[in-house]
Amino acid sequence: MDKPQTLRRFLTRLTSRSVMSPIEQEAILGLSVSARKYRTNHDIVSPKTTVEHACLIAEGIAARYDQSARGQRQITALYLPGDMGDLHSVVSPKAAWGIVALMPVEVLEVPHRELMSIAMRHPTVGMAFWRDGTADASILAKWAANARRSARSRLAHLMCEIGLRSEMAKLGTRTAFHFPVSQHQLADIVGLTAVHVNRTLQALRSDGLIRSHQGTVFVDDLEGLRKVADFDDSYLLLGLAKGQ
Amino acid sequence: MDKPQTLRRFLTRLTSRSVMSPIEQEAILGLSVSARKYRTNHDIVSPKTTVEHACLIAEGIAARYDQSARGQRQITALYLPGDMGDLHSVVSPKAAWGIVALMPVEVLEVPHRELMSIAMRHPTVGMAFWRDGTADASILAKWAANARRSARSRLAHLMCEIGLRSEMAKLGTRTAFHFPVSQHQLADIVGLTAVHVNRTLQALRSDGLIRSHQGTVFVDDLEGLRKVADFDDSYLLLGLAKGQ
DNA sequence: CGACTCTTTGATCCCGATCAAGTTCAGTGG
DNA sequence: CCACTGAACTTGATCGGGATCAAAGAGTCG
Repeated sequence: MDKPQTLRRFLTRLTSRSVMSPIEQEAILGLSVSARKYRTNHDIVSPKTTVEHACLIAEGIAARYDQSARGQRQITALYLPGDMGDLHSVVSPKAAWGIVALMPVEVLEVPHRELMSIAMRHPTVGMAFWRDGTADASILAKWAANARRSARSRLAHLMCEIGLRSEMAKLGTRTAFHFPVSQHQLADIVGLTAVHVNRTLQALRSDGLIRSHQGTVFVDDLEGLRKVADFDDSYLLLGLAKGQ
Repeated sequence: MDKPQTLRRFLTRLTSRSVMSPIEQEAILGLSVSARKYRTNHDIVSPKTTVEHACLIAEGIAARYDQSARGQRQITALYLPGDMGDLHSVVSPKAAWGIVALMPVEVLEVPHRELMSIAMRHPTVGMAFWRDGTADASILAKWAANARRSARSRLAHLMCEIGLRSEMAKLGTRTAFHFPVSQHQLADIVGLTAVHVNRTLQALRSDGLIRSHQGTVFVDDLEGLRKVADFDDSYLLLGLAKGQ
């Protein structure tokens, strides 16, 4: 993945929710970044460390996770290519959580110094960063609210979300997207056991809702899946820039 | 509650995590606000509406909630006096969630226009607003991660959190704080049934961990409670301003 | 006093956890 | 080319925490 393309992808994410002038857009595209690769299951950011750069995902999928004392791992956010998952680390660099590569991942490290400087020189961009963070927080709120749902509904909801986010990021469509995570990783995302994830996926499959093949998920019955998930996409804050 | 005191409380919250110059602090204290009261269980912000002001809690406790199609209500955030729970609404005014008064609540409405204007004139304040939002997001991440925990641990964790937040906001101490919510409301917070909350609280009580009387919670064995909760306060981002 | 809402208790049920193998398949090395 | 390895997926049996249903106290406010 070349750096300009990834930066453009990040810019697209920002401008999908915020209006930015050409000069401001140039500032984003002019960020100096350094690429770095991580192997599957390796920490991109270790828990309780202080970082001096934010991580822009160039390729692969990364996850923010919270580790409990008993070794239980719960994933609290997923980062797709074009996401700068820890953009908020610019203002609070001491992370309470970790970020891990769910597969081979390439990230572009962007120095906090530069992001901070842009935000100070262009308050509008600072607001865009802030707004970007609210979108992540909104997803998180939905995940927290999913505590009450059944396993079936939770998995369906996740698939709806990743489909839409993939489509938004031009990585696939809402009915066919690349999501090559193991069932064990899925379990850490939705807060279930790998065994139960397996059985639940089988049920969804035999109901003709979703299918997967070599890491690509196919949604065969989107309406049905949305119904099971009780899915309402407004929490993703799509097209905020137009909305208001 | 008089307005200046509430604004000062909000300022204290901001400066506990961000360094702000006297001029910037004056800007916050000079915000024009209008007070408004809400009755128990009444919406302060209804789901899916667009708001033009943020809500600073002057008195009482409010909650952000997510309503599923089946009427299930899940609370995703608690706002204590001095919190401006929906500060983020400045940058994304269309809320996907609602905010409800868990008891008689008094809020000060602060126009987005003014907050936006301050953030543009003083980028440092804009950053402080953004940083404030990350603290809320961090709490949310912890709540999301609590999905896996037992009822016992979840309730213990909540009590540890509210105690610390109350102490931080000078509303009480970590071992004696006002938290007059019904068991049904507690159930909506931790994602359990009111019946099970009742039984679990009884267990915590008979283990000598916590007690409550007329809306005030007393923690009799803080260490014990923290152990049950597997509590680590770093996620609350206390004292960020000193930390870095 | 009657109509609330809130707390408490009891009985039963079920979803998802847990424990334990077995199966498939992509690598890897002899 | 085949045996070996290890991760991921699958299946079965059993267990238990919390949900659900139902109803009885206990405050509290007109």
